[in-house]
Amino acid sequence: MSDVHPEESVRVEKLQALRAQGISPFAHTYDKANPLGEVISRYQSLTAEDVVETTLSCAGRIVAKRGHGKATFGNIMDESGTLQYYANINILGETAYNTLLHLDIGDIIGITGKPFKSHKGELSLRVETFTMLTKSLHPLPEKFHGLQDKELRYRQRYVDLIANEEVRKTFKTRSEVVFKIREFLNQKGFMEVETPVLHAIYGGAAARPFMTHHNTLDQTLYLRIALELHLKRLVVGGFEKIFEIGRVFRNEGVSFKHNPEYTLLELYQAYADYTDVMALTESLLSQLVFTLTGGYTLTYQGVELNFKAPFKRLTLKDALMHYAQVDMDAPVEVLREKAQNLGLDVSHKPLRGHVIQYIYDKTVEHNLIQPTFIVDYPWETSPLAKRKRDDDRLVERFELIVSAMEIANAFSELNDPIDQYERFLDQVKAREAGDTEAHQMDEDFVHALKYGMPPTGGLGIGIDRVVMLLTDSPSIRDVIFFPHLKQHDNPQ
RNA sequence: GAUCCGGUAGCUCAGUCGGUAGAGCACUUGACUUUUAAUCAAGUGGCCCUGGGUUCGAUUCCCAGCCGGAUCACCA
Repeated sequence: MSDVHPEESVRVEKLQALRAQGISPFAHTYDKANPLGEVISRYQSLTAEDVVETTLSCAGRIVAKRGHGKATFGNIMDESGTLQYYANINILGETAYNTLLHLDIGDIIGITGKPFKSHKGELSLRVETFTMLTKSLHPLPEKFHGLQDKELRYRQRYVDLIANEEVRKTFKTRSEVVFKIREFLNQKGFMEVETPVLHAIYGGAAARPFMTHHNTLDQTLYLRIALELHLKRLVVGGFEKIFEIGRVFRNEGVSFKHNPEYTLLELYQAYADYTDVMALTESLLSQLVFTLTGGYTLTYQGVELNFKAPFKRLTLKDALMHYAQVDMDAPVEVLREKAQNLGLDVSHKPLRGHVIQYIYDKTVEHNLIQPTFIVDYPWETSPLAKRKRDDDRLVERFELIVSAMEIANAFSELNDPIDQYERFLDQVKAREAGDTEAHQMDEDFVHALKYGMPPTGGLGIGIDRVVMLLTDSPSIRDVIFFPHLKQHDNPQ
């Protein structure tokens, strides 16, 4: 510990000085009776003449200090707010006042005192007693600019949270979003369930998994990439309305809208199809936006988005025609040629459905800003979805796109075990042909379907992206407390 | 994986056409009894991301690397 920062050693000396005075720099507990937010709302309307007789007991972190000789101002911050305190040598006496003067920004203290309005009109707490609760040994970022460095903000989120109020707000909103979704689904009669994170066979999405290993069983396990296959087993088991909000893990690239682990909501409703699920999705999201903003619109990155139901609906076929002038029903050679003309390399896309999906991804998605349901996908890219009732080249599936991001994905669930088995076989073939994201054969899932799964509608919603929209966050890293970053590899 | 941008004090940032560095905040000391990005004065604080090269001399120029960001690719 010889290379301690000078400011740290100053603070360690102060800490020792406190101990020498018989003051513990790390108290065990404190009777924090009055959250600062409550104090502020209760006493904000005081006038300079008002005298309050109630003594309050508050606690928080010192975030600013303004000394004026024998009187001093500062601010303490707790989870609910920031309040000014005022200390005067006549009230505290010389010893205590001097101790208070030597506190550092970052220290956590308890204060008792009465609220009053300062001459400049700011609600303040007149310090009668104060208690050292936690000594802070490392200086906080500068008060005016906060912490700007993105890498530091993500790696040391604790500092980011102290320094930047809007970050605290973002994560409060995140918590509220999850709470409201649960509330909405509970009210609709959905039961929350938990399924395994460690999978012997992974599936439910097209993605590469993280692998791990069970030592005593000497077994390869995968971190789940989706919740789907276990939840549908539960529908087979008789649960008719279930959901899970859980972390999934995908071993893929990292970007402003991709984090290797993210939070997925999946729900399944028996005796429903994808049109029912679409209505549910619409009402869930529009109500969520209304609850959190008081209206149906929100501004995301400077663009106003309207979540008033009904959202726009567009078949994949119409979308392709409109945005790429491609007729989805054309022969596959024509589609390949069209793709080539659009500058797209589809040589590695084996089936017509893959070609169609690829053209869609490259030409349509980035144009969809307002909430839009894209409906009816080719069967080849949707191995778990049920074929469309009047066109077996398609499946009953929709995605919800907002601000060019996929927010939701849903379908009428495939419950024909024979068709499901064949689709898995196709996936296995694709995997053998080099598609690293194709599904594994899941015999037990097929076996489950053989007992009979009622007609079922299923939905997946990327919670992180919903939170991005609701908090106007440009990157998924801004809505995940500790986003994945590469490790620094020189341990010095 | 590709391209571009960035990495200088705890934080926010200047700067050095190549001669080992500055400001503001924070911290220390002093002044100041109603301030609020408090003020004034004097200080402390730097492997200028890492490694090589060029050079008498590199934080600066060149090359490679590491980390981050953006865009693209990938991710239905």
